[in-house]
Amino acid sequence: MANTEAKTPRERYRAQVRTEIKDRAWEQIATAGASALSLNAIAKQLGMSGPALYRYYAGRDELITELVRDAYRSLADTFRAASRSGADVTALAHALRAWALEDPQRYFLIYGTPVPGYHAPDDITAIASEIMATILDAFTALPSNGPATPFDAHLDDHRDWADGHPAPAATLHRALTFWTRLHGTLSLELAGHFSGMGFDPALLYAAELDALTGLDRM
Amino acid sequence: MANTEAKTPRERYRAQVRTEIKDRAWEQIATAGASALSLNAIAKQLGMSGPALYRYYAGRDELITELVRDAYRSLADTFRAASRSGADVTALAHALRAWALEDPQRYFLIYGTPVPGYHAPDDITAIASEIMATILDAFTALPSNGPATPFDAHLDDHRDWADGHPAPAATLHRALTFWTRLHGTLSLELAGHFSGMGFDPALLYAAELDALTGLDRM
DNA sequence: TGTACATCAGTGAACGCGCGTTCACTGATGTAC
DNA sequence: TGTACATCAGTGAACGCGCGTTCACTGATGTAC
Repeated sequence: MANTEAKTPRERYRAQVRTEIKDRAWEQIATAGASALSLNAIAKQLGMSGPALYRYYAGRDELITELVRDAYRSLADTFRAASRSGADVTALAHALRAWALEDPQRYFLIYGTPVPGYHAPDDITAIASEIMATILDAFTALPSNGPATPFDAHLDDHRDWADGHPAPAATLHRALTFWTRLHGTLSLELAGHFSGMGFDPALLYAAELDALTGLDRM
Repeated sequence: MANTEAKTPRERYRAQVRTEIKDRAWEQIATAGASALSLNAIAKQLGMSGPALYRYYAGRDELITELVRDAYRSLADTFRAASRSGADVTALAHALRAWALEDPQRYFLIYGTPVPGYHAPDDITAIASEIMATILDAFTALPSNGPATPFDAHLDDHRDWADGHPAPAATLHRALTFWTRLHGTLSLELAGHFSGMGFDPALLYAAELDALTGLDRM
């Protein structure tokens, strides 16, 4: 936690109300989705009038942006914590799924249906690349497997997003694949597309993870 | 096209207006997302009053359900057409991506953020399993690759969703993986998560497809 | 310690909006004889 | 072919609602001297 500077009581109060507002916002999102988020409804839950919220957020958009930022931040912190006990791909994968299941709508706020025209501010995309860096670190610690693919060569020409990470292109590829494959199973599970199919989503997820780490080749 | 029965002029007119309503609905969804869909706005675009739409749809929910149904139907038909020239996994994959890029919000209406509490009617889940069956057929035509995984055994115990398809569990697994992996890359691409990363999403998609067909093992 | 002033959280009224939906109706189109 | 009737598409007014947001204000809390 950076900046635990001495704070005036007013500052502490403001900070507390801001987080209370966000807590209620998350509750609303969890039960009705992000598009149903309403400032007035939040105010009512907090026992105050609607306009009072404007002391804390400039408007609905600013609140939502802050929620998106917090979601990214939360995932980045989860990854950081998971990789503290050794940069382990498996640990990251399990942390990701646990984090997603904890609050599916929070996951979808980041990775779900985009709102056409919306563009996240720069500081949020910075957190996104922090997340990617953690994945890259984990794969760097894992011995490479499999032959080089044609896509690896292409990636070598477009590795700016790796932000100076020294990993070889094959590792960038594996990190990308980690992301896309786990997101694939996870998002379908969270959206309920597996419900009624009978199998255990956790095992499918584990199978994909095994393929990624080279335990199984599929 | 089933049911091209002789229709009265009135029936033809009704059918035409119904599709015009849906066309406008899709336009709205494409530009502002499904949550912004408004009956009154559609009516205005068609040059008629809001209440007039109630001659054609019982309400907003019924219209949305029909749009979801049409989206599934469209994807199922696309798959069917793609597999007519031989049940080919690669052809299916390319058809899927083309279909998704054609209208990303249509893709997300099916595979995007779920609305908590919403449950699709049975006839829609029937189309979903029709889609799955096409994928299963394609993999049945493809020689199996790789050793059996622990998940295969689990799948053998939960194969009801395959709806009597005779494919071995390993094939069910590959079909599932086709779905989850392609959805993984595709949905991240469509949501814009790759934009600014530099690489070509089509090549990443192709690389995942190669891994699925056994061309590359990664 | 006490007084004067500034800061700021929160209220209540109001604005304008668009939403989904109902209802009683008009007027055109199709049907029966 | 013409008339009488039924069907049904579409209108306009209205209801009730909740939304985001602004504004002028009250009253409590903190600050300066």
